[in-house]
Amino acid sequence: MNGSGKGACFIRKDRTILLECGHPGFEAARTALADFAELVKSPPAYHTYRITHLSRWNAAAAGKTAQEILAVLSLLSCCGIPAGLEEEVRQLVSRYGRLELHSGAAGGSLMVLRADNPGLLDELAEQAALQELGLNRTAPLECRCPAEQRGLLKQELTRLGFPVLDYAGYRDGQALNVPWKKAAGSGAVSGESVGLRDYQEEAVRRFGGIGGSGGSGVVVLPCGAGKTLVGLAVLESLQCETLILTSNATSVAQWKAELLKRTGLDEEAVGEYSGVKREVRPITVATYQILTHRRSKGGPFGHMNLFNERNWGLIIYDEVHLLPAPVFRATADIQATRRLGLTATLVREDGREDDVFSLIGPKCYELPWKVLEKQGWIAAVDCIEVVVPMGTDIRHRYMYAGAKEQFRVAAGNPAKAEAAAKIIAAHPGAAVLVIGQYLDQLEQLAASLGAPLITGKTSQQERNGLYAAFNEGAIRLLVVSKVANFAVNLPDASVAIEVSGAYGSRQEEAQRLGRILRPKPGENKAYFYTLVSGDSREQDFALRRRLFLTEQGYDYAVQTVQPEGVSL
DNA sequence: AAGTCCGTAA
DNA sequence: CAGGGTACGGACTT
Repeated sequence: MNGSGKGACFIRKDRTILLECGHPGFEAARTALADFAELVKSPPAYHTYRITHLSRWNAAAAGKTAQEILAVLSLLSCCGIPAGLEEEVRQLVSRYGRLELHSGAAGGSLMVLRADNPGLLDELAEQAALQELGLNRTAPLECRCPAEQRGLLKQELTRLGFPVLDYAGYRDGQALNVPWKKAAGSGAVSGESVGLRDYQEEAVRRFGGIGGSGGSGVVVLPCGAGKTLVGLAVLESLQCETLILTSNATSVAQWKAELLKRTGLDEEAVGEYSGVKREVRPITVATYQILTHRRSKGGPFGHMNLFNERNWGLIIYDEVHLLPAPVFRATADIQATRRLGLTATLVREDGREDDVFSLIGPKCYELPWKVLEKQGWIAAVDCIEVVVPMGTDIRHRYMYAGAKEQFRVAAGNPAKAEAAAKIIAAHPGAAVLVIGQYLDQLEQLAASLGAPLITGKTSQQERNGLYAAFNEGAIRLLVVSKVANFAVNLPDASVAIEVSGAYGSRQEEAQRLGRILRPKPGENKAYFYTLVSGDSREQDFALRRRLFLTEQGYDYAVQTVQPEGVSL
């Protein structure tokens, strides 16, 4: 199997898995584990995975059985599976699918919750939270519950460890003719004629087929893999009025542009609902912000009504990992509407992944970044952590700073400027982005590197000028602040140098890497450097930040800058 | 009366 | 933890 005859993993009975990085079976094991376990730590020698509720349900939702998971585990394990764990995995995986939600007779105001055995319902009957929702035992294997509690019920059951298969169905919403735009000279109007890639078609198919009735779920695709097109294809397959929610104004404009470019929808059929425009049209694109905006602190949300303004047949949640809590609550009330979540990184620093799972839907499709890389849709990236020692002065400031300030001091290590200059020199002619978190640091870097700086204060006009110059090759180096995290119109580069970042934000790291993923001419290769002060708290945060990417199979090489120039 | 600029909140 | 985007209201212009 792996040459050494011994598996690459050590499996512990607390459901954690240690994966030996130097093992010949490492790559294969990492790929296999990604299906049902979450990476929690990735120090150099051993990666730690954990089998969580969510990871199991995602596996189950994707059609993996306990049998298959256990088979993979025993194959990977160096010394068997601990007694008890096997049974536990079997039991926990089997929890997915033991409860089903169906619509009541004649589409009435009651739903039916069905279980595969009476004991389970006995157990649920003891839960006060469920009684409050009006759950009422009507038969040994059946409970009834008011239909309007559908979302809260699912959320609560997920929390208790019993996710529900939702077969209660969806309303179709107001029908709307959404054809693909016909390619010139071609009469055919199928997904193929608009150039849907295989994986995009597969994602659409899975969305339609998951959980029996189909029609709600989350599609996870890397940056630049064409999530918008998946959304459009789902829209085309359902042919109904649709509400699209997304993270910012730029993205709203992009959705609208794509809708008009790819489909035959009239301009009047597509509306923008944002701070500036309040159009409610058959297809409406809105920001999350406007939904959650309150007129006054603690007051009511001003625009949540948008969910009910038309008879939507589909709601698309773009960047679903950013979904604000109040929108979760509103989503609980609209469970009869089909929902599609799109994201590159289904991780939230607030740990509400479970709510995404229960209220939007299970993960129905995911394509690992590395697979996409192999197929050439995104660039291959070398990730390099560069450890930059702190000079004497800064080391002193670091030692006398409070715990929280230490991170700030280490992040602002001025020796990073020289390290960045060296990296840039090592990539002559490449388009380079220097990305950081602190304005003073970035100002100094821009000055010492002789490069233009873009921050939130930079006017849109000025940005566009610099972006254009960068794209044309007139400028080869740009220093950017957090504007880079979400700015969809930032140009692509082949080298990114991260000089500082937010406390352990996994998504931020992923977004930043995304900046250099667009396929490159020639070798199709890009470089991601992250500069970290040596012997400092910054290293711990950096480790956490890159968990997501490690999970996706990116390896960080570590380089240490020699403290030359100490005499300066 | 309607459009544009700017500071502020959360 | 700092920084950035958004929505909005008030000031000012047309």
